[in-house]
Amino acid sequence: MDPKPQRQATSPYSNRQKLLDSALYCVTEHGTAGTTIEMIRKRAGSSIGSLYHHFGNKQNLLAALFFELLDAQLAWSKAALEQADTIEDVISAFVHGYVGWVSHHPTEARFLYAVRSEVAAGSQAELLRQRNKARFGQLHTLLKAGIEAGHVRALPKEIYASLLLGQSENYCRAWLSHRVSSKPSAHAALLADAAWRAIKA
Amino acid sequence: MDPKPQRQATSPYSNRQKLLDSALYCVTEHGTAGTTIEMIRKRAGSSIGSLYHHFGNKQNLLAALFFELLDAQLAWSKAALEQADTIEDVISAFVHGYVGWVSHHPTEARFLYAVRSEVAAGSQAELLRQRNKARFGQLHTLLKAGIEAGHVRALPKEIYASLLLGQSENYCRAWLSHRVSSKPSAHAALLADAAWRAIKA
Amino acid sequence: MDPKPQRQATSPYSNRQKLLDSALYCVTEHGTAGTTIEMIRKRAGSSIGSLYHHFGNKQNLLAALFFELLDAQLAWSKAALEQADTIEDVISAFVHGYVGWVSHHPTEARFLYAVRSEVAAGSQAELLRQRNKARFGQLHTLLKAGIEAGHVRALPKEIYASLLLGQSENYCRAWLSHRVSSKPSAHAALLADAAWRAIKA
Amino acid sequence: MDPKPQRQATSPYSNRQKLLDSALYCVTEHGTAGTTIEMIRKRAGSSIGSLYHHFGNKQNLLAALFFELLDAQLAWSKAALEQADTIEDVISAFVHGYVGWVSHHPTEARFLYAVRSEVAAGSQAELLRQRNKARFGQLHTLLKAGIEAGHVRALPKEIYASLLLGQSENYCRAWLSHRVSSKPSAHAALLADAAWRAIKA
DNA sequence: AATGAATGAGAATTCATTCAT
DNA sequence: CATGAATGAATTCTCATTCAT
Repeated sequence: MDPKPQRQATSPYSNRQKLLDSALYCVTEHGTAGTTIEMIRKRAGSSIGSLYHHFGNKQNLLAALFFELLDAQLAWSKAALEQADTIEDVISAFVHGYVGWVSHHPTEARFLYAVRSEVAAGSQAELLRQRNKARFGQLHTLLKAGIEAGHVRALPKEIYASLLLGQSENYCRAWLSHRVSSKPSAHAALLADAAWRAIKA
Repeated sequence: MDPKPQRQATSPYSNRQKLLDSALYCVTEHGTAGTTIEMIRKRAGSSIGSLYHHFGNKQNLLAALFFELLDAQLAWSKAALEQADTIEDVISAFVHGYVGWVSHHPTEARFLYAVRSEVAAGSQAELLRQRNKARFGQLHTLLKAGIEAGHVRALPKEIYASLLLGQSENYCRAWLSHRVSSKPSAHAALLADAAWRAIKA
Repeated sequence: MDPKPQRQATSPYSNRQKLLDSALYCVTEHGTAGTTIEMIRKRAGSSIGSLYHHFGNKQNLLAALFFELLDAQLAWSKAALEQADTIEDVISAFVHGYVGWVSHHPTEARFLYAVRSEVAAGSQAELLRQRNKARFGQLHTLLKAGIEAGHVRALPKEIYASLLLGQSENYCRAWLSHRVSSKPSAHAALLADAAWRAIKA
Repeated sequence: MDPKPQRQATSPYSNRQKLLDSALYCVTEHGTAGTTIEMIRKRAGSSIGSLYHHFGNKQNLLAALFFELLDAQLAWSKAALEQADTIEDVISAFVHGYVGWVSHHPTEARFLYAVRSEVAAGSQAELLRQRNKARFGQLHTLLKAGIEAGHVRALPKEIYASLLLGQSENYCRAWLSHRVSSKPSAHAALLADAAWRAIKA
């Protein structure tokens, strides 16, 4: 795959990437507040100077990683979403995508849950809002159509997200905290069904 | 109940209580990590020494407040739960209790969400586990009976909590983060209904 | 000995004495700097207020104990010293008294070594100087006579104390620090002999 | 020896070394407990951060200085010890080395006496034990030979160190505490003689 | 005499960030 | 791009001491 394998031998990936990887593990293990620049640097085998060269400050580093993972999470269910025809299928794809990604990337998911509130309160808040709009915008359009077609219950707009993903998010958090033992993906169909039951007419 | 009411009269509001109240507001405004001992002390009009005299350290103070609020939250729905006859009623009381308390005590709820993970990871983890068991133990017994009676779907045990409270929790968090504007209690009936739909046979 | 034994039953010894005993153990275990008022109070089963009522402050408490133990140490060898006739006997009694007391009261000895320098630098310095003078005054008189009689070498006055007790002190400290295992009293005769050899004509 | 002498020229006196020097004076003037990080930093003209960058914590700083001075003390008498032929000469070199170093480096000696017990009780205790073994190991071999040759009295092994250096240490401590006025080196010959008398056959 | 809540100066330590090399 | 020494504000926590009851 790599046309220059000899380069891999010396540095399989860049200093920048090593720092991101290190931050991922440090934050998931010790939380945002418990993670220090020194910890990230050490685990990455890099230097403080290098970290600041690439990211400017701690918040930027975490935000960069946050959005990188958010993109990865979205990409995961993209194919399934594009193939979905009916609203029921779309919702199912949404739920399967959500719990599937968390199940396959627990560390990354832990990071997203841990960092979200800080990104939402920080300088990148607007960027996050845009991503969320892009993510759920399409769904809202479909829901609207579904309501008009009589397939979906007409409910207060702001409640749909909770009815569709609340159960899944709750279960994912419980799994990541070791309060339950089965992977979220083991209950994907059940959770997708619950989402549909909650809003179907 | 109190054999020495005259003592209450002298200091209806102890230094200790002032510190707890102050911590509640500081944490909900600035988060756990953003709250400093100095902030808590200042707002309480107390001294650093007094804070340490009563609580030993910051974590203990937050944990003491956490469990105090947890008790208040439980007490809120106690009456309604005791009057509930059928499973459907119990679940409804549960959901109404949950969203009602959050709606009436947003500051306290914000505190509980903010501190929970730290308490769960700290030295008081076991105590929290016991409280949770006590809280959901009764419900699990009722669910079992409901399943046997054919009123409730037989599902993996670990998924019920998410199906019943996940939507409510998600909405409450969204409200506390100002992502939605209607109080959770405004949708209490809807959320209670959603909980029941999710598990009814 | 006690004409009122019934009083012993209620309080075998006074609060004041409990505090002194507690301080003795705390200091020998944790050092002067490592011992806190709270530790002393707790071990004594007493209160902070009581401690300050009896001793005024921490330094006074330690000084009071220091001088109490110093007196006990002196009393230990008093009888032997009074019976000694020749200088050799006096020196022997001195050394035997020193190592004997340390061997039988290691905790107390540890306390004296630990606290001496602070008392010597504190407000009670003069008092300590007087005690030392009283302790060694008699010996110096005898040495003078011994030199004139030709039994003792004429050496610089300031070196005698080191030649007589240096070896014993060194061994006692080594024993209290667990660097050697035999009690100082096991080598009392040897150390007394060494003291005499060091100064005899 | 140093391949980069030009670097030494730029800072003949590193920040690290300044901190060590400052600590030496602070501790000898105010004792271990009385010396604060702020005092050390101020006198060194350095910053708190720099101190922690180099030493991690206060104890490490003091331990680093302690072992540096211990090495200097050993180096002092090395030449004399290597030239000594007979046991008597070796003991004389030992005592002269000991009192000579203390006399010429009273500040450093005061530091060693002040810090020793803390190092012995701290995390570096094992390192100290090794140094002591290295220091006295050679002497013990020589004493054994002396005993077999009939030049030295056969005594309990653990008592020799006290008999040889106890008097000198006692006098050195007395001098450093201003209880006597003549430098230890003024009595070096006398103390060396006393050491030999104490153990010669 | 005894109690323990309250005080606050001061101590050690942390940690993001800067900057010269 | 990389390095790591240097910085210092901020934070948590300690502890002797006071004082009202």
